Amino acid sequence: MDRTIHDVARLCGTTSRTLRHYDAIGLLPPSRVAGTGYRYYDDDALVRLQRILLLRGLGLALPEVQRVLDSEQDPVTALRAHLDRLRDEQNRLSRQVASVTWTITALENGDPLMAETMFDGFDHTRYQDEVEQRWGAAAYAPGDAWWRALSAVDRETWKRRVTELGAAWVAAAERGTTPGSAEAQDLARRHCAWLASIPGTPGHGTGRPAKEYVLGLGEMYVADPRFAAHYGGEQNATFVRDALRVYAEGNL
Amino acid sequence: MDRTIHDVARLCGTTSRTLRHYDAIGLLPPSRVAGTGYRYYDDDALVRLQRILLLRGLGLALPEVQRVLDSEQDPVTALRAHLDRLRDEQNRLSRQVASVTWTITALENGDPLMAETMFDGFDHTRYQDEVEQRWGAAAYAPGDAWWRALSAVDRETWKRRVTELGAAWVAAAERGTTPGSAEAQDLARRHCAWLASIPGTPGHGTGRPAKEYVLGLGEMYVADPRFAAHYGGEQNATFVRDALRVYAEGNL
DNA sequence: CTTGACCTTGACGTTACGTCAACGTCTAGC
DNA sequence: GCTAGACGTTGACGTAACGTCAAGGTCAAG
Repeated sequence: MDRTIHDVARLCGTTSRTLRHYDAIGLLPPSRVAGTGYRYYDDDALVRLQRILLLRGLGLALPEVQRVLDSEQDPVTALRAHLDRLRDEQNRLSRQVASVTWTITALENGDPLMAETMFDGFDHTRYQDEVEQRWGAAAYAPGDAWWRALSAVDRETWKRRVTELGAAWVAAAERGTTPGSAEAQDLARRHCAWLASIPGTPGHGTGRPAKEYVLGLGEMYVADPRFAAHYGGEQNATFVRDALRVYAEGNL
Repeated sequence: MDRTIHDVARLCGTTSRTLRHYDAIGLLPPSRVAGTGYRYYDDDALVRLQRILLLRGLGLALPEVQRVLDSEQDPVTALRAHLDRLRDEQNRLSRQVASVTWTITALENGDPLMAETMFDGFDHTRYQDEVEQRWGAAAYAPGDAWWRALSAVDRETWKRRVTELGAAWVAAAERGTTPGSAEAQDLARRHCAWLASIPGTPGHGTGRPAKEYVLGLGEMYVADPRFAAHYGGEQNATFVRDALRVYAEGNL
């Protein structure tokens, strides 16, 4: 009647280590334990093991298997929840496959591995997380896939726009323009329009960036030396921030 | 120039713990370590971190990221291999989704959770692993999905065929038939035809089961009390085994 | 009684960090 | 100079589900 641990393992296509594990976590105690410590399993235990292995084969975690077999949870409910997780995982995988595929073709076209020079050191997507954490913009899930998806020409166009905008800001600041001036406000308008065109920006799609996000970015332009450097120093960055603030308060 | 660990973490959207981990495994040593043990990172380290995070985001394991960044492996090659793994995982997930979906509908139709009574306790699919291990049949990947996919009518038909075949074996054995007799050999032929019809059987699809597999099964009918019981004891099982052996040697 | 097969518990390794714990360091304000 | 509080350090455990030794006890056959 009673089988040894290895016999049971072979019969069910698993290992004795697994059975000991299931005993250790209380999932499948042996039907009998001899004085020597030897584990013995009867037919009921075999049936339970079959069920465990089937559910595990469907991808359920062991604690969940246990809840189902001990009738603490409806099998159908558990499986439905599991199905949702599986679909999430499928989506995640699909996105990852797309990203990897895209990166491979990009590399084969001679693109550098990274877009670390994208935006000429002015990569907002790399700082959105920080803006969000420090100034509480709405949550979003950015990424640089959209940038890598652009054609070389589009990228050049984009970079040129960024460079021009930055140069205009610097020029206005050096000239002593005030943040509230018409010129500064026009730059702020262009800046916001540009921000809104970046996928991942809070407000992207509505035509204008979220107010809190713009205010947060402005603060960071000043606070972060990398951004400040882009505008030729903290002085200029402060000017940009103030101009953006005025614009945001009045228009966003 | 040099940033503290937490600043770098915030800038790149990760955590200081992660940076310490990358230091510990030699993936990203700080550019400078003060006498106090404090870690400081320069711009080069930031760039490397960006690359690490991008590759990690694509799903590469850290040792692989390290090999790529240290130019020990071509990025495209690594990504292609990774893509293969991702596709395998996608396939696995698809199959699992199908299995879970099927199980859910089966449960809703009132089927018992398990098919542990399938084949009336004569489930070859449950023992194929053992046959393979002990007698070296070809590798295969069985499963009981095909059985669960059968309609109720099909299952009854199937069970009846199995029962009839078993009864015929028992009858022949009890009558004292010899393994090499025409009657026994005809039963062996039917038995092999039946085996070949089971998806997962080595040789399934060729119309006849693999010779080694049949020989192995015959041994198991005798060796395993569960199978032997199906034939009414070890005596009868031995008869079945011998008849199968004769048939297999002459026809497979 | 021996030999070999099989059993036991214990413990470490796997992946990429999260999360304390205990304790040293830096900086700003008084 | 002192102190509070923020930030840094190393060390260690936990995660999921076992695989894989290691050291040593048990069982069945010859």
